[in-house]
Amino acid sequence: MVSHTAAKAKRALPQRARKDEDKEARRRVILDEALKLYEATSYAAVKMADVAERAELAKGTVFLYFPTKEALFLALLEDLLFAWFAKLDGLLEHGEGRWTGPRLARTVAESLEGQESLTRLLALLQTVLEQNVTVEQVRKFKEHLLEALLHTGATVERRLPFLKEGEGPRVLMHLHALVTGLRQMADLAPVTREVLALPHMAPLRVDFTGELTAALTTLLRGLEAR
Amino acid sequence: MVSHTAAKAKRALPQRARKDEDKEARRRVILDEALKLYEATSYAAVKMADVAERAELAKGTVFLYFPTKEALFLALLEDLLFAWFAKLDGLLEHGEGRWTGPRLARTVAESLEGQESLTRLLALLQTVLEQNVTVEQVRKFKEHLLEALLHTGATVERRLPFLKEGEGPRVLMHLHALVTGLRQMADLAPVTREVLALPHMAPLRVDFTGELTAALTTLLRGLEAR
DNA sequence: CCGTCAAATGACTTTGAGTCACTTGCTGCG
DNA sequence: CGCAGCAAGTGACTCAAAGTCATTTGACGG
Repeated sequence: MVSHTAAKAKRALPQRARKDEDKEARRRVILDEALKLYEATSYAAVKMADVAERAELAKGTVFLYFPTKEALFLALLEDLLFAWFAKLDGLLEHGEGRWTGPRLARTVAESLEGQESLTRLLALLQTVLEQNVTVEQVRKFKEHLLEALLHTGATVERRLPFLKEGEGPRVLMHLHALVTGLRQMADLAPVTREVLALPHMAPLRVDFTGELTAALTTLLRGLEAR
Repeated sequence: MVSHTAAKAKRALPQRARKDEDKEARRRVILDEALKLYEATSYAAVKMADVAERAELAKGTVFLYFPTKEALFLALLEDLLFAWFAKLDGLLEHGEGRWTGPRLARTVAESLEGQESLTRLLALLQTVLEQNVTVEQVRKFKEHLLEALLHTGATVERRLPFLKEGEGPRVLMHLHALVTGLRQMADLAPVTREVLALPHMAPLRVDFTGELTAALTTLLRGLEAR
């Protein structure tokens, strides 16, 4: 009886979310729990039933909020990605002094520190997440992405005068490619981690932040040296 | 009765593969059929039961040759990847005249034309394929990869004198990252293709070969300009 | 305080990977 | 020549997890 009340208090939400505000809150709870599970394991290992349990909901309820597992994770990625864009944009806008390629590279790499979930999800985007999802959801996502890309791309262009008209977004796309690729190499399945721990495998071990900074710096130097 | 003989003739393999040679041939049949299905669809859409059917085998038999679906696709990737390494190496070894960054970039991009399956699989490697596979198989794969990376890396270094000691393999890793990332952006799920077909989505459309050539050229220019 | 109705539920369906007790084709030996 | 032995092959079965939906129930309006 006591625990019953306690559980209720813990979630601090009416059992039925009727107001849009409450629905939004419940949605957030689901996303948060999914994220926690994902951080601790992998996409494949996260079970919708577990997400439901952690969110103190029945499985069916989760499917009321997200029609498929892919849709849930795409929504999660959307949150993280646009939060990151905003953060990067802030760093670029408010950074004083002269901007150079290496500085930009460092800023980007730093802005991605502790964002492992974001970059891991990014690597899943086209191969997994966009597979079992409605056109509508993908459209919304891409629309949003386009906007962020153009906006932050313009900021990048303003900061690095050697960039030509329209190259900002292009740099961001190459950056996206590098991030996706490097994350895949740096973030390993347990089996792989074990294998790469062997001494002679050292050349295959990748330090995400380090390599990203290096590659992006080189890429920007290549654009400047043109 | 007739069809029975016909079926036998078609596969041109004894029903029981006892010799190692026959086992190898059967293994190849399975890999080939899996590849065909994958080319036409996606990893998730390829069913082991279908692979078996196409290979004129029972489902259980496929699992005799590959312990899991992931193992099958990892083996497939292994074949394609090392064939590509060999091809690239050949192009680099036998190419006459002076080598420059742009030339290398073009050579690489061309060597990847028509290799969509390879690059698509590459994008699945760490996120999917290395998830449900034995340490042993991963070790074999990585061992092989390391060897190819060092060998072809050395060839690259020889061709581009502005590269410093040991930078060849590093360039190849960044290349790998770009390939993985760009393929993900260029190779789209049907839903995504539909969305990006909208006129205003043009900036998000990616031409794989073009972008790869551009990014790699820039990256190499960045190394040369140092 | 009750009628209404959308939110929530969880038993059920479906799908597909992976298993294993049984069957059968091949080969070598008597 | 045929048949014993055995590894290759089989497919019905198990199991796990996504996704469905008929039924239940809590909150709000009257």
